[in-house]
Amino acid sequence: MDGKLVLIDGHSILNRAFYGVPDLSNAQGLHTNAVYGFLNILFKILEEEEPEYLAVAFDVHAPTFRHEIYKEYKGTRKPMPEELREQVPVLKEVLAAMGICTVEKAGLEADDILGTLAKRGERDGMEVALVSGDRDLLQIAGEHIKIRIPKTRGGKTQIEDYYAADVEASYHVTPEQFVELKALMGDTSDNIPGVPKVGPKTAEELMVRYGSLENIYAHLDEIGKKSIRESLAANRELADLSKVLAKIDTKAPLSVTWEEMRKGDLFTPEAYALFVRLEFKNLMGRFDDRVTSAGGQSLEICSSSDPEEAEEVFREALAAQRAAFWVLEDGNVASRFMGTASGGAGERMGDFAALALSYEKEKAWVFFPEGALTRSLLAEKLERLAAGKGRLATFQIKPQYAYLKREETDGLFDVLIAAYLLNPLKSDYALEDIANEHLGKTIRSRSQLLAKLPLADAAAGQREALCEYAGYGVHTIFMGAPVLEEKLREQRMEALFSQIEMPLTRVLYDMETEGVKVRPEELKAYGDALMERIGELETSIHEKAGEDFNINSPKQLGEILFGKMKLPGGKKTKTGYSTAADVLEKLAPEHPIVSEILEYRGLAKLKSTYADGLAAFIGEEDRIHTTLNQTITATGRISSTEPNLQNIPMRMELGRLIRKVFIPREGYVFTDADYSQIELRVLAHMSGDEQLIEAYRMDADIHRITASKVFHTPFDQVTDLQRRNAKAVNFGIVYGISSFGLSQDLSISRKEASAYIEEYFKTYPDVKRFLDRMVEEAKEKGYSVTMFGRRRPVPELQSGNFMQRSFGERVAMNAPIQGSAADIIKIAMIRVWGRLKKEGLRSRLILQIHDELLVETAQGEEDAVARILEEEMSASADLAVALEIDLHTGRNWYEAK
DNA sequence: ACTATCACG
DNA sequence: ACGTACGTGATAGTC
Repeated sequence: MDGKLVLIDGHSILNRAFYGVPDLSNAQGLHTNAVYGFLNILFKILEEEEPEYLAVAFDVHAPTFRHEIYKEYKGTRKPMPEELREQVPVLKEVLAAMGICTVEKAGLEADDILGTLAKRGERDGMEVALVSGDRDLLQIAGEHIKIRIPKTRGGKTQIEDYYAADVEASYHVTPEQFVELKALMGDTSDNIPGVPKVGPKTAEELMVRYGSLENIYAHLDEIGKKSIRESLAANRELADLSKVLAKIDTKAPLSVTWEEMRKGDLFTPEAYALFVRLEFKNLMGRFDDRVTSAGGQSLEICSSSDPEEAEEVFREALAAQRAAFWVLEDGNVASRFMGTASGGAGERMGDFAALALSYEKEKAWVFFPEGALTRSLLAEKLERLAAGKGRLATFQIKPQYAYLKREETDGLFDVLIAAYLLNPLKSDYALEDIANEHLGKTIRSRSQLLAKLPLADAAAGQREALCEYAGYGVHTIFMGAPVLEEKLREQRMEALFSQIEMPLTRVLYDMETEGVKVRPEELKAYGDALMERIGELETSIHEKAGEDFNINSPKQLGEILFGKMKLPGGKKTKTGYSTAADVLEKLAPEHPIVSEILEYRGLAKLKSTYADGLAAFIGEEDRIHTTLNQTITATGRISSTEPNLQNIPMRMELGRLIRKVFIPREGYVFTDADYSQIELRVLAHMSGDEQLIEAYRMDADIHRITASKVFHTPFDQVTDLQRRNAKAVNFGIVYGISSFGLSQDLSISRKEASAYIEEYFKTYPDVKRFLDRMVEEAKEKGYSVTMFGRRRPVPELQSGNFMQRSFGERVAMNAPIQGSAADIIKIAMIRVWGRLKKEGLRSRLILQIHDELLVETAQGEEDAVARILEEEMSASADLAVALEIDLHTGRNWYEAK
């Protein structure tokens, strides 16, 4: 028999993959990094070898023969981390789904199985490749047996290959001698004791000179080094035992046949379903369409561009109890207001590629706007449908408000929002993930069906694929909505969903559409001024360094400062020297070049991110339209992108000046209102700490009061330093306090930091109890909960890793606080937005910055807007302490803040 | 695609 | 003994 055989050491490769691939987990919180890494190695090997036969060997996790006889040396192997242990059955499941033969047998180690099969294969005339992370296997290497040892370096997997000759070249012993080499030197990871005092070097020397254990002992008196000679003499038994331990059994009794190991098609439907569940998106491309197509299910997808048919279908949808729609469109808010597209200012419809509709289980409609069926005709029908009484589900409703013309969200159900609330930790919520996770169904993803093709191009050239994407998508929405709704109910998040998140989608749509006006010339002037100073600094820095280099490159900068100029400050990051601001600030007083670098950094940041960065987003009427994301953060906050308008400089004056370019439109002013320490107030409320509540009732500087209590100093004698420290502790509490973190922040010792924290907890004992309870409950339930029922899973609390678990504890303390504050301001936004509408004002909410709302206020409406902000923001939650608002008006954002 | 850095709350 | 503050997004450089 000839052919090729690939044998894989299951645990060993899984182990390698676990430590080589960064932590991954799927939506259910199952860790998947090791399985993923294993598959990558497997596929790489299979591509190279193209074997006819394939098997994976596993140890059975029971005391095995060879270890049984030398128990004393057990225990040097670390226990398998839980995150890895749970992946072993998953790997076996994956291998079974791919039809790959796995071999394991009680009483045998994987080594013995591999050794036996390799030798059998060679005897039967096969070329054998044996893959393991373990060098033990080198004793099996032969003329036709290649041992392959994968090494992961910086994400890349490289494989070292050893035939018998390569073993000899590397170790100067034959594979057979390798056993005795190992017996001499020992191997802690494999519980082989070896001969004391004999390490790899000595062992190799001895084996090269004498050829065998037997011969070494025959010539013991020739050995020069006294300590080695004596150790050998005294440990003959140990050496022999080590040999038994190291020797791999190549004649183990195994009944598995070559036929069972024959490799078939790995990419089976079962494997596909499993990969979907494990979220191995990068591996999905390996499957044929035949496997991945949702075929076999009974969904009928009808596409049409016929107005009469559309009319009929929409009429039926309107009459149905519930329906799902999905407008397929690329692009973001900004794209509606950018470029040279015709059409005036204000709202404008995008160029959607298709409109999908579903109102019954087994059918989906996909309408393409073309010919007589124009976009506006379709949009009109959708608007009519949305105005109806039926319940309507969709995916990502926010951009689709452009077609709905409706402000009430009762009866509307966005499956994207629902999926986010059910698990806010995911990085994306594509419909295929929702289908998989909530319906247990597999549908093909956009990238599988359309690659990177824009929807408009797909509508022109890939009609069939687009139909499947849209049809199964809308079907998933239709089928998924009730499932998600039920899950929200089970988890008591229905009110959070329908009273906060759904209404907020509409508010955010308006805010994005409104945008915020800037002064392009001012922005340009600001950038030019920066550029001038940046040029000066650059020249001076290069001069002082004695050479030109890229100051923006941390690598080059580190070389110059710490390599060439020998400034103190060793390595800090994995890639080299740290040049972060806190490191440089310590050096700045002594070294003028460092302060110049710090100034350069600051200015370069302002120039690239703000001056130039913002300019790129200016659209019609000099307005910038950010995207406000509702399904990104783990805690329930909103985030802002393209551009991010939630991180416009504030703390430093020079940066803060940028806010002068943000202005209200003609005839308007800005009103800016922010909550005063909302998170600390939430803490006071949630903890019920009487001292903290009382502190807030005093209506005085909270940090000063805290300093007074913590440092036992009369209120009016509190020093600035004491206040600063108290403030830092207050922040630390909200972040999930740790003495290390606080010490870093205040540049004090850990001990001092601990003392502060202890004093703080003595002052506010119920805060301590509250934080402990939050950790306790999160551990018990697996998630944290906010005042309004929002959940954040905290899987890190289950970790065996100290660092990860500590992180989990901090998260469990922070999430309820940050999350409740996020809930509260969301409520405020909905109420402010609603009041502005209801009172028929022209003023508009345009930005939210976590604890702050910015309203573009029509002149003459200043008082009304101020009243609305005050009332609604204060009343958005009923806390044990007042929710206080700071409110300012101004002709630009700088003045209003 | 990843890392380092830095802007905000 | 372990090695960190919580939550984000953009940019530039590097691989």
